[in-house]
Amino acid sequence: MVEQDGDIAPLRRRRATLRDVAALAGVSFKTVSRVINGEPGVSPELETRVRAASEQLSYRPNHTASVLRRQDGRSMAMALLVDDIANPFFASIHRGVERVALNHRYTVLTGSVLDDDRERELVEAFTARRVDGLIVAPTPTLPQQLAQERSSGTAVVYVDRLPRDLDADAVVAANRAGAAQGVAHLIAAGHTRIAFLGDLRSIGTAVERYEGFVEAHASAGIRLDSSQVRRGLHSEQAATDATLDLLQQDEPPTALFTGQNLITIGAVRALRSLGAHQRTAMVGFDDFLLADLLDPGVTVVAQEPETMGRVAAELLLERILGDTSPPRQVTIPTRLVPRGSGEIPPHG
Amino acid sequence: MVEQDGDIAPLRRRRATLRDVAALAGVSFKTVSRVINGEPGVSPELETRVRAASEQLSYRPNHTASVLRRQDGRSMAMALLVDDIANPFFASIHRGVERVALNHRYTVLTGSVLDDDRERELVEAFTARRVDGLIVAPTPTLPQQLAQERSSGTAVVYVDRLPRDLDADAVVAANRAGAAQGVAHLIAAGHTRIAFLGDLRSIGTAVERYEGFVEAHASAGIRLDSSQVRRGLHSEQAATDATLDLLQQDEPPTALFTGQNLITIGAVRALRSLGAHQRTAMVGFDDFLLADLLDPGVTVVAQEPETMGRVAAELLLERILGDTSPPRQVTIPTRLVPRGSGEIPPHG
DNA sequence: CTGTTAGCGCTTTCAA
DNA sequence: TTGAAAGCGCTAACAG
Repeated sequence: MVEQDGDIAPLRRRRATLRDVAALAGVSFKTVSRVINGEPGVSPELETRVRAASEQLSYRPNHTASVLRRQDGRSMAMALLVDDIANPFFASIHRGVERVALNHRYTVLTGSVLDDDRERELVEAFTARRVDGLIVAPTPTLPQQLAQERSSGTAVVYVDRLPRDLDADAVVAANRAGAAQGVAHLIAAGHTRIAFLGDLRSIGTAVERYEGFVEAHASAGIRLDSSQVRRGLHSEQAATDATLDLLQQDEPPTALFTGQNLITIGAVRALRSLGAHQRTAMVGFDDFLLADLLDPGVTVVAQEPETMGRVAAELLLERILGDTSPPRQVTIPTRLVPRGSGEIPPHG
Repeated sequence: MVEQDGDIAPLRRRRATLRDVAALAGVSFKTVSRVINGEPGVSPELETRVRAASEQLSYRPNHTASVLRRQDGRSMAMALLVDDIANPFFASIHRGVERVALNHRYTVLTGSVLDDDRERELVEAFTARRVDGLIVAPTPTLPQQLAQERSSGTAVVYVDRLPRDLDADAVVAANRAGAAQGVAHLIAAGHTRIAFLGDLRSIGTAVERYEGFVEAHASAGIRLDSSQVRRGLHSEQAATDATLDLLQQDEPPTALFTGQNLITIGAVRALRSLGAHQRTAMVGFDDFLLADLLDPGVTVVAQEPETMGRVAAELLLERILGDTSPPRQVTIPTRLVPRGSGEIPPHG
């Protein structure tokens, strides 16, 4: 029984190094380095020998060692910080980032802040690994720390939200304009009593979407009834509860505008449970999978998270490569997607 | 205008090192190392001075350099390879992995294989960074390469699928049993003509789920009609097409069993477009967001991807810490979640 | 074309 | 309790 574990490879066996390859090939280790890095000036014969030796020892370059010594010191790694990678919105951002990163031979490290206070920890872990840049999406709690890292040479780009200090690059959706468009869509359908359900006021995007809500009312000359506004909702359950509460008022809203993914879904659940989903209009900010298969389909103001991730990564790479122009703020347009729920007319 | 860019931090400024801190504190750099690593034997006074200097220079340990020199050479990083991080199933696995990793002060690198042939590239990038271990979920194409890395000391754990070579750890769902239970559920509702829609036969999980489908028929003594079987479906669209085709046969199935997330959704779309969703029973393998809000709610055999990720990461850590026991295979149970679609009786 | 020497930022070993 | 020297695996700068 004991002998049988020759089958499972022993872990932690020493990996071959440049010197090992050099010894086997009978050359100096610098020559191996040249071959591995595709530097010119190695005779074909030696190159062949080196490649054979490298293959035989299954040599893998130690990238971390090479970064350490290298002039520019670029680690060819970037980190992505999100609230929760299991949230589809962030997962899509991640994908956009990854796509760009891979095209530039960059590796992506990821960290979810989750509910714990892991933001600081994560940033420390990433900078200790000397990532070239950080893409930051989570709830805003560490402005100084990031400013610090930035001044130490780590590029930083915000995505989905604006930085508090306002002096860093950011990629955001057209939150205000998009929300305004969504609300205007409800107004165009005849609604005048529209409820707003939004996330925490500490979240910049939530504020902007609320401003869009206000703006649309102003543009249409409709008085906004503050009893129809519910902010500070940070979970699906909170959104469900708030919706139930709103609809059981004396003067319930005839339409809902929801400021975010989970809130939209929470509201849908509430409408269902009241049997009000066919007569209550609704537009949600941010698209979600299967929104079109619900009944009615949910009209949304769609963002493009993958594009946001892509653009953020591109911006980051430019900074890493030395772009020192003033901070840029890129706004990614949103798109209204009518699917039924937003076209329901006001009832009785 | 030009002077104003004192505002934006200069990138690539040299970061402080142990020696810088030592110089400022007036001690040897080894003393700083001791303080930073919490090694005993530094006088309180020196420690205070070192901490102050470290703070002042905003010193960040260079983790990659320390790994290079360190005895055990552990990088405290693990990599996760998936098909597509934007797929909710993989995103949940990711989350489980992350949770465990962070608890053990590990960092997670991620890579999506996507449709391109990036698997080899990704594994190379990760091992070049000397991750301690690899968690592998994607479609199986690189058995030898991974075997190679394993024998060089990189721990490998498969998740969601069994390794071809069968000598590595793996965490999988109870694919066969779960599928059998799902199909038995349809049979219990009175169905005898049940279609199967599954993914590529090259994917192990798809095969096992099909075996469960077969098994459930055998257990119930129902003859399986191969004209009702569609395999090799690898996209939502393919699933939609196959479903349309099945239902337009002379003897259409009265129930569907779908082998995977996207296939389930593709089938739902097909049923909708035929107006057959209220009369065709359906059970899908793998749960998805909002399955309960569709009409009818979609009955599924739910997996627990987050648990799978968690267990995989735990297994990996044990291996990294030197566990050399024979390869283990952990099966995570599935759970049947009735929501309506699976309880529709056979029609006409 | 090929090799030698130095040293990246750190831990290890050993001496003071 | 503190420090000096060596060296992890690699690239840079310079010789031959």
